Amino acid sequence: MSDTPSPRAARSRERLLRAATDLLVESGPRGVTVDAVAEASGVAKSTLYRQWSSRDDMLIDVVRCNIPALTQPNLTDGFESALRWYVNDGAATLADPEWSRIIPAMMSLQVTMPAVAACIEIDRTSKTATLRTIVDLGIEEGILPADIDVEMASRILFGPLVYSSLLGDQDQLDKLAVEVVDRFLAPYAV
Amino acid sequence: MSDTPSPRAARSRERLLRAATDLLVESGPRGVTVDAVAEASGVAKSTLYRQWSSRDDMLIDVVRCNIPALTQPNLTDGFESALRWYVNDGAATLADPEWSRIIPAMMSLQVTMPAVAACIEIDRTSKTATLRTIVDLGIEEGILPADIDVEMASRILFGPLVYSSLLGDQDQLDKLAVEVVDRFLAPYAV
DNA sequence: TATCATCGCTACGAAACCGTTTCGTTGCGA
DNA sequence: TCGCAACGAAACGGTTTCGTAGCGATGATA
Repeated sequence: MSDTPSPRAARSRERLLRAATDLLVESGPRGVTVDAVAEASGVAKSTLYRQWSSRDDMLIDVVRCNIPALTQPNLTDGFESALRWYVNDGAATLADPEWSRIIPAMMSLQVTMPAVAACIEIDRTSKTATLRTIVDLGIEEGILPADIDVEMASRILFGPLVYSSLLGDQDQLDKLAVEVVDRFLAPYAV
Repeated sequence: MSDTPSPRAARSRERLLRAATDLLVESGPRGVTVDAVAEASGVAKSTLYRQWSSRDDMLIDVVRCNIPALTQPNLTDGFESALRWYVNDGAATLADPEWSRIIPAMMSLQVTMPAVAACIEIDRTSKTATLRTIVDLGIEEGILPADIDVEMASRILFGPLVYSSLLGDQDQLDKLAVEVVDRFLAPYAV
């Protein structure tokens, strides 16, 4: 059932993924050619085709492996603490220059490659579910109204961060994160 | 000094730009090949090369010609009216399925093609200046504090809209626009 | 209607790219 | 230490792409 991932194969795979990611960041999807990845990684094309059946398969894997996983928020310190923690974590992720340079490529690939869109969809579903647990805590604490729209909250909280990152301003994301949460919570303050 | 744009040349140019835009929307930057544009437009490759010196030149022009111009807001009806009008206009633009599918391609091209980045930069500077005039009116009316950060306001107002558009939810952008402005104005309400 | 710049069509060469295969080598686990 | 699995290097054929060139047709303009 579980195929043993030979240590050698795993190492080659890592190198290929690393090189492909770099090429994607530097040159966009167009730069991620089989030959370029092979040369940049120091791994032969034949080995690349032992890992993936096609260039597109590889590209999908590159995207999949580069979607960052946010850490699960600690709910024991209460709603506001958890929310601030989660949004700050998102801002920190977006502030990573490498990740922020991959986003545009992913957004572009999403349109033409359904598999990439699926990866992003899965990730977003998971992140929305996490936000859902935080919001539920807020409702439980009587801070948020019970009928609050989690999707809209997600847009209002993370939209400015993603937008700012896309525009190339990663420097003040942490400040923006604080501002965004402040404004989000303001209407519900006692 | 101004070279007369022959009617035939202008017509060919329009057809080429139209076809290239369609290809960009449907297949991403990778689909915008010289041959594909020529075939889809019914215009010969040689004519394409009479318009632009290279495929990249053409692609840059496609981007440039597809950046939408927001209508100038009417300032005579007061700050809040102008702001709502401007944000709603932005939401309407983002809701256009064609435009929303071009955005990812532009974000991607921006990384690898400095000329595309320059186009986007110019557009954003102009739009920020417009928002600046609206914000100034708000300050004049005593609604906004004088030290408000226009860049941050722009992120808070348009971030959720762009983010939502990128995620493929164009249906409720108008509703989101209202929510965003409501929340933006709430802290300054009397 | 005559003229001529412009056009569409077609073909072409060079280069890049993709996917596959072969063959000899290397390194890991039994 | 032995054997198998993974590896690198290289070559191959077919396709795509870019950019150029020649040539006959066409349409704007006088």
